[in-house]
Amino acid sequence: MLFTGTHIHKLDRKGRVSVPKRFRAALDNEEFAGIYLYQSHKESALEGCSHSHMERIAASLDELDMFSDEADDLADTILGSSHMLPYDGEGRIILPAELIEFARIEDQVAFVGRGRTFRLWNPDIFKPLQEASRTRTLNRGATLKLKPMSELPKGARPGTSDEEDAS
Amino acid sequence: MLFTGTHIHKLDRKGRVSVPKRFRAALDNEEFAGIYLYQSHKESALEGCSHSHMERIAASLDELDMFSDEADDLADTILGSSHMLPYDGEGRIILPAELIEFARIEDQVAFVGRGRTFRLWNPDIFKPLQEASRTRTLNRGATLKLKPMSELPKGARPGTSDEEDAS
DNA sequence: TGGGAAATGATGGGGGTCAATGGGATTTGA
DNA sequence: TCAAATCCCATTGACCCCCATCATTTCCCA
Repeated sequence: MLFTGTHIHKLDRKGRVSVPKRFRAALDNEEFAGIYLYQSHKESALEGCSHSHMERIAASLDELDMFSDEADDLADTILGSSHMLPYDGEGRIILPAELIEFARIEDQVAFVGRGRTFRLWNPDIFKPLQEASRTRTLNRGATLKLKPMSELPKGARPGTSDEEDAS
Repeated sequence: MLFTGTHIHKLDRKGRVSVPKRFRAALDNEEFAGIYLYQSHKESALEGCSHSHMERIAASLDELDMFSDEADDLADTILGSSHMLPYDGEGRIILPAELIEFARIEDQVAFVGRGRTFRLWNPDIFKPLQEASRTRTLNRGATLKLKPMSELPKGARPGTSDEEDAS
């Protein structure tokens, strides 16, 4: 249920790319067999998430005032620009030309896990950024304060399950 | 059950336009095979929704003071000016001339998903506005506070279903 | 522990199917 | 009787299903 690691796959000349097995596994028993992608606000990258995560975004937008400018902007930016991409029989998606262009992707795609979501990059662009990010983190001596186990959602702890049948 | 993405379709010279397959799918098992459209009160666009969402709007209006000016105005703008548009055999609707004129639509129509609802635009008008939205979102450093999974409607979470038989 | 066999995931490509579109024919309603 | 709406069918091109091949990992047993 977590997206982790960096996986580099090939974009074939039909515009298809395999979604890493690990990511698909994190997404099974979703009602929609596929992923959502939209343009990142900050980076030359694509944001990826599951159907249920997208439902979560929509539900959270409902909470904002229906007519607020902020809700409008977020709806246009995220919901309006997202692409719902189903798998083919082999677990691939078709990357829309618009997104390929935006992320300046050429013949390879890097799937980078970010926990509940993930990003897609041109590997040549991502690599130097990752290095820089690592350096900053080290220099800062960053420490991440971990939540106590007991506050984690059920299913994220050993010995529990959030499935009816986790076979 | 969620409207996402931007889909640009052609308006033919009979005034017909195909409703995107994905939107029709989000609307099946509605009792009315078609969509509702009404003029947006903020934008040069048309607001679109399902029959059941229209019911929800009507119910919300009931909550307001029946004789308040606000209820009057909303009833006039939304319910009074809404058009109930059935599909033809191919999943198209006929865009009423009044709405075409209001949204300044020419030969193309952009269907833009907004979660529970969607909007129809002249693509040439929408595109720059969406860019502006993206820029504002970025500058605002907008972070959307996500609702916890547990508060989502049933069927929006993996491992649950809102169907009698989800086969 | 090394080698080989088997399983699984990634990649390439052909062809059928279906959504989007265009237009003619028939019906309906003013 | 005419105009507009609905039904019906034809066309086309993108997408999806299917299969074949290749690469990698896993497994098994000597």
